Amino acid sequence: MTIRIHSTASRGKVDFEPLEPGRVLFYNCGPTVYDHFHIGNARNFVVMDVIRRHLRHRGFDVRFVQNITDIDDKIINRAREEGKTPQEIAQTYTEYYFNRSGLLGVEPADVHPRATEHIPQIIGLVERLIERDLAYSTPSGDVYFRVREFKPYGELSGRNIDDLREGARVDPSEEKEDPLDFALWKASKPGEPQWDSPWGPGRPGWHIECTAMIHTHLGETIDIHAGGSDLIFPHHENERAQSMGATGQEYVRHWIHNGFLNIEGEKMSKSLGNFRTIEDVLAEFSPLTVRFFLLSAHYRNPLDFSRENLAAAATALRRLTDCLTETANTLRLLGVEDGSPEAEWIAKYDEAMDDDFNSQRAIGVIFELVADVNERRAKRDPDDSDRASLANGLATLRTLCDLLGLDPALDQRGDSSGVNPELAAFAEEIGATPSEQTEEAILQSLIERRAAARKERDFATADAVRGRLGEMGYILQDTAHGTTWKRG
RNA sequence: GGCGGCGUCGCCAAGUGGUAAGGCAGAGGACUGCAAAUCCUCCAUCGCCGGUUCGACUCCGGCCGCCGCCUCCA
Repeated sequence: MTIRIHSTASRGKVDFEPLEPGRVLFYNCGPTVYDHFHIGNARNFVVMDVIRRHLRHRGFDVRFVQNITDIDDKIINRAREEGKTPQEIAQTYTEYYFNRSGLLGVEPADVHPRATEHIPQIIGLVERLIERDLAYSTPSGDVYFRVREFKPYGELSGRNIDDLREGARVDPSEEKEDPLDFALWKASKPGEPQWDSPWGPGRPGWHIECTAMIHTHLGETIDIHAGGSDLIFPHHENERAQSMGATGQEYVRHWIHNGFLNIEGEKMSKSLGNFRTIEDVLAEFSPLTVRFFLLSAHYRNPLDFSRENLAAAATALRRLTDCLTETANTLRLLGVEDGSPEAEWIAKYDEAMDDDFNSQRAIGVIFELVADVNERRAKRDPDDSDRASLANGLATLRTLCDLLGLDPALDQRGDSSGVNPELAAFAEEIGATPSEQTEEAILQSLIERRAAARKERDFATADAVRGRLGEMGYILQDTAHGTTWKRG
């Protein structure tokens, strides 16, 4: 029953034990809002959303925080390029983030703190580190963390200081005591955003904001800290050094990092220029398909993005959504009321997800259930027990999809607005008499009109109904219990 | 150079000391006025070479290939 979780620091699975039983303090490194996020970023958002959902499903009171980095070199540069202020850039892409992640079914976090709203806390943290001699300011107003003074440095990412020193790059303009030291506070250059500080006007370094926001919104020791694998070093290693240096306490009990989304076998990244924004991908594939695809590999493994892989995901997903809608249709035709989820299937799902959030295995369970439900539905002369079983199967399937956030409604936004005039016209033309002018009613009348035609062996009319509806994007299906429709 | 990961059916992808989930694609059959869906059946011995073991895809060693981090990056 315990959840096993792979911890980056120990490089193995351990039992998940939150600091306070029943409660989870969970932080995910969120977006830097300077551009459209790419499909690789989306993987992190979706995967962590699913982990959060599973922990909640397993009874934990989860407090989930995901920051918005709204001050940073990239934002400043972007603003300069576009002749806007950094605030405007941050505002634009923050809205973009919420909008697009919402399309993918990512629930908003409990708190989305912004770096710029935590300057006092950041300054306080830096002061604490200076008091402890773990940080120092320079004549030009920068403040650096003294890496060599923090003995556990490197434990998270599995490297040692001496190895690092050889590879460390030194920017001649920096006044570091040691090349490994990293910036906690940067003196601002003319024209850049700045805040007053004991060291002069400046802005926070990258790593410090996360630590300050975690301390503010979750506490000095948290249960889970997540991010992409590329954040392990130096970002998370540095965060750990800052926090433990300042508090003397453990910072994070379980570090988790998702693998990369690759494109043609190589990491997708802004710097390589081979990235696909979520915008590009959603132009070709539905939100649900994208979400399903992103969950189709274990979160720590690489996942290769390609049109073929997305297309295969779309086909697979269709099998699932067809089962959902067609089973619902069958139950409606049979007049069976809703069932309730089956514990044994939920348990199989839990077993998969409890094992380090293995969404691929969970999806495997879902497809086994799909086959099972299809088999139940294929039964020719269902008795009461068969009907109840089918209803329960559907309820179970819906529950499992919901746990992964695979909500068919993600693909139906806007579909309900208005009735296709062509559809109404066709109904009138062929003599169907809808009870009201809704899509549902018109289709129902057409199905009845067609049934009448079939009864008279007027297959020309019957096929015309199927044919025209097909052109309009509806598929009619004749089942043992009547005719149903679905979108093509 | 240092550190780490990966290599499973045509493709994607789980798993792991006792003879390999699931999806896509494919083959055959059933159902069917048409169509779609669905059902049934079939479809891998796990990069290579050694070793440990009653038994390895799973553990150990070597080799080959691919990828990541070490610099902003999910």
